[in-house]
Amino acid sequence: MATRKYEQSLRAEAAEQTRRRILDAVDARLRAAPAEPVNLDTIAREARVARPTIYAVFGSRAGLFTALAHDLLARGGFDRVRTSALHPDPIQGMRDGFTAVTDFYATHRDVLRSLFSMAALDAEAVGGAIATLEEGRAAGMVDLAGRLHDAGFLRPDVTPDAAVDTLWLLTSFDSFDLLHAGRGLAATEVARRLIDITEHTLDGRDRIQPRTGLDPQ
Amino acid sequence: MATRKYEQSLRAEAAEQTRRRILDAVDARLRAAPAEPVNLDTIAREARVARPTIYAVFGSRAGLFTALAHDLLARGGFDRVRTSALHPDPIQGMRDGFTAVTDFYATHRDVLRSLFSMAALDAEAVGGAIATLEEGRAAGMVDLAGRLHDAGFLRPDVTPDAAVDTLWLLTSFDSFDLLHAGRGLAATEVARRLIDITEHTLDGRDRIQPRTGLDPQ
DNA sequence: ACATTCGATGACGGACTGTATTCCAGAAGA
DNA sequence: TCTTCTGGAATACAGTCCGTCATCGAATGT
Repeated sequence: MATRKYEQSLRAEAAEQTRRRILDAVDARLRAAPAEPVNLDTIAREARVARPTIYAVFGSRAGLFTALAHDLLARGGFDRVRTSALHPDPIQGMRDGFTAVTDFYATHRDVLRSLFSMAALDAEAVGGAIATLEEGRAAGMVDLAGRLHDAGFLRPDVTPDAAVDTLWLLTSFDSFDLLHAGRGLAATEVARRLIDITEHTLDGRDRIQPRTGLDPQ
Repeated sequence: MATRKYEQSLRAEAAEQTRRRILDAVDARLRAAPAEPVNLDTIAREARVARPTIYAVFGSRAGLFTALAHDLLARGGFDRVRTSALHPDPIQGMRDGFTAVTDFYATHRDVLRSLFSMAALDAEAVGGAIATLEEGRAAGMVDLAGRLHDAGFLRPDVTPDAAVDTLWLLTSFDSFDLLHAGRGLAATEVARRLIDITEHTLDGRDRIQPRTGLDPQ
């Protein structure tokens, strides 16, 4: 059978648009009802698409959520987290990284809450997207801890490895969410607190009083 | 219609045993496969019971998990957490509370991981059991922060309210799990780290070097 | 023995997932 | 224009799991 050449054009663009509509529908649905189970029927209706189309585009339910996670990283402003954390001055990188990642978490809170919980409950449910994200974060914290160590930031009794543990805990989505959703703190306030805890725990440069005065009262 | 009196006897005891068998089956299942979805068919088979029996006993799927959560609190050693935290000396209470709650989390890690994730994903899924547990923890942290404040433990620039935020974060199951499952730390080590972070962040009693008193530099 | 109660179950309906098949409209090529 | 190709709709169906109902049978009381 003769195969014609088909250039990317209107059709491919239309396909891309339906793909977007579906992803946006999932996003909207999760934001509208973060604590309710999602079914593809609802998503399909909201995206003005037939349910089998979701399978045609994403392959499976898991594929849909995997794509959503990748979409978040690609278009949700995650690059800013990476560039912030890689600042030549590790202390600046630490602070900016905390602020950037907290912003990122806050912007996509509901979607991330669902994706993380789904991954915990069923490893297959979101493919490896969350695992990959977290591996990246782990590697980043190893790097950051090493640079903080080299810069003489760490207290002498804190090994780089122990610093990784602390950074790993405090840059997690769960830590953000415990303070944000759990305690009602605004995103910027959460970042401030997490930086504060990190510095009090790790900072060994001689100082008796904390670096920044959190307003007393 | 005349109502006869029915004494607790063989029947009630047998009923209690099936109830236990079902709860044990859920527990065993979650431990055996923490990252796989649970279906009641499997539970029923493992408990050597027909699936409708689960509904007869617990009313619903949500009721089953609610009962599991309550069972954990009633028989899983949670009372030790309460008594530890209520130690007259708030500093001792803080340390013992951390240790006790970490032990509790570690003992029931897989079950708690599932229950918390289920609750996040579907508020109805576990009834209010998790919410109740967390409200209790919140109240406990408010109490503890107040007592730490009164005992002069808190740094002057740390309000009791800010201390609650810190304690809330660091006594959470998620914080435990990030260090335990995420970083591979043993339960006792996790407790040590969390106490360490807490004290460095909140402790205002005059000291320049960390409490463990390793030689400075 | 006989009636009553209640734990337990088999059978059924319904919701949701995933897949296969068919069809159509419109874009891409000749 | 006319043919070919393709994205998506529509439909149908199997499989899985949830939840309910009518019913059975063993334990309990009289």
